[in-house]
Amino acid sequence: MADLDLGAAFIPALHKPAALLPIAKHREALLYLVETSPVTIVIGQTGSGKSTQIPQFLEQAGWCADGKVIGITQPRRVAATTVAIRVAEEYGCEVGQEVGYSIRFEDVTSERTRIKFLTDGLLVREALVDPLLSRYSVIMVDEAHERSVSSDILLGLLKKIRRKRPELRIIVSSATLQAEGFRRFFEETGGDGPGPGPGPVASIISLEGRTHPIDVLYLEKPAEDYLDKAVSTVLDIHASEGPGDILVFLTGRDEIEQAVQAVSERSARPGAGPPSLLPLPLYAGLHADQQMYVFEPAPAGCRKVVFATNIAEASVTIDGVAYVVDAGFVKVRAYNPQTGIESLTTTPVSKASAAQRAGRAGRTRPGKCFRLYTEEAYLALPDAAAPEVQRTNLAPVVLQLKALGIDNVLRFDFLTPPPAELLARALELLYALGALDEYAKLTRPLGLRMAELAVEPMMAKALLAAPGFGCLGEMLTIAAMTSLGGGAWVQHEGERKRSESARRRFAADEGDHLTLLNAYQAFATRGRKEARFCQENLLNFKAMARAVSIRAQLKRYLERFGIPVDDAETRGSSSTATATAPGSQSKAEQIRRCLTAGYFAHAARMQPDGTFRPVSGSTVLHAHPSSVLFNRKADWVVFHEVVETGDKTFIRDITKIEKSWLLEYAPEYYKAG
DNA sequence: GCTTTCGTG
Repeated sequence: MADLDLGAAFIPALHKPAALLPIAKHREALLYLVETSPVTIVIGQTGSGKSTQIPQFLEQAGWCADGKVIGITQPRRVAATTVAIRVAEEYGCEVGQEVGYSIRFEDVTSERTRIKFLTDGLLVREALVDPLLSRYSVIMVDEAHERSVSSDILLGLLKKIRRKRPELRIIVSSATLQAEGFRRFFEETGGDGPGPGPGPVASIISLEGRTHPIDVLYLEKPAEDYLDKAVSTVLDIHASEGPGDILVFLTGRDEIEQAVQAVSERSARPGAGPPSLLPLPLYAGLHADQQMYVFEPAPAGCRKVVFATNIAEASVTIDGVAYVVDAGFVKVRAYNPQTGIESLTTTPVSKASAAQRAGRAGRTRPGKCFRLYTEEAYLALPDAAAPEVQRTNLAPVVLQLKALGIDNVLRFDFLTPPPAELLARALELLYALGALDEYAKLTRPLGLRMAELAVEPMMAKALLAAPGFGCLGEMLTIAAMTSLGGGAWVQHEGERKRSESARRRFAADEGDHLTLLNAYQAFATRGRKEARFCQENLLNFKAMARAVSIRAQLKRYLERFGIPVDDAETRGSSSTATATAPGSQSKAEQIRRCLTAGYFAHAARMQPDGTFRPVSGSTVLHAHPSSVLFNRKADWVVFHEVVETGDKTFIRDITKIEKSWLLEYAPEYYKAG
């Protein structure tokens, strides 16, 4: 297999992209368009300088007169900060002065800030306080083609705001394939009546960026096993192509570890000195110091090959890559509105993703992209993936829209409307939680407060119910820890046993939520200053530090609602929650009751065979192996999350409850059963 | 017997 000749296996693409030019050339045309048309859709490659240059052009052209601000949204926190730092440098000021950024936990802006970078989710939140976003003269939504829920919502809001603020200028930055869709969206009259004035509303401008040419090559025949093919292609490139690192796109951690293993075995030549091919893994779950290797240049005489998930598609950029190998698959999360179960399945990539992946080869020099599928298969791929808003649990979205004063969410001007069933299910849950009344209006104060808390609705409900159960301090911690999404513990490959026993040190009989509470309390009292504490207990220091910030933020919210948080009671008593500590039963029970009040819709009962069944329906649910209740006996439980992967459906973050509590805290929801 | 990736004063 390793002897496959590259030239014979791959054939060149029929069409090549044109060579591209720098952005400054387009300055006048861009400013003219922004001046004359309310919405400008900007097409530009990554690296065209659109995110850094356009805000400066606008500022120089006077768009910040009268103290107005230019806002540029980014889908990711790192992007918001790094671009702001770059622009501040070019502008010649310190970050936080004329140029600043704002992301959760970090507001680096001041009175003087005129160019402000922020995450799109944060700008949606600003609209809660300032519905017309009146401090902004121009809002640029960068990377809108990624179609995140918050950028979609933002575009819907901006279209609405424009009717009341015709002077507002909107810039949408998009990849080529999606630009026309954005233009049409802003041209169409929405659900709220006609737009102002005649003439075109939205215009498209293409800003050619500076990138190097990339040769795209396809397989002649489909590969039987793409993982195998990826490894052999890497070895072939190494043997027959010129210098430059290799980036391989696979779907997940398992595949990546296998590929790394295979390359290091197959490239090692006994007695021939150190191998000249250095395989490295890259995925989000990898801890920070291991991710760093990817950015270091390979040692002299050595070629780096990075096996990555789609984290390397847009979030992380590795310089020096000349060859991309694209297996053509990605794992996609989807939400089933009938069952309320999320799934995580391997799916072919879209043309847009494939283009983005190929583009990673030409950042610093001409490159090649080897697609491990045929050109025919490529042509059959969808143009773009289904937008997130069509395949996610919409309860948080609906709650936020309601809080923004959009009562009729069915008529909200979505870029692409979500399926009606998704909206219906979200409305049902929010009603059951008491966030909406029987007319689907936001309740006050409960619903409004739930919308303002930065946790999902079931957890928000539990938090707001916590004072009544006498466990607010503990619930704040549990909310913060579950927000980490399992990231509290580090997962060393090949060290599963050790990480299991580390987790067991904090284990509570009642389940995972109390286990998380124990881990946090131990960290807060002993681990915060000691790096060794985290190492010994295999806790992820960065994630734990994040939990501390999230907890502090949630606490500030509650205090703003006039709900006092007494931390003295919980601080320093790391074992209050475990069942083994004397006199602790009642605290643990308060917490379990409180969780039931929020998570009653996620209740299940263990069967004699050790699997679980939900209250209604017959789905077989398995405790996730990371749960302390894995392989342990239980009766009724509530859980935080349910995800179907492969052929099994797992529940995660599980806590034992009593059946009678379901009737006590959700009588309407459970009146029949 | 195990998670693609983002994100909320």
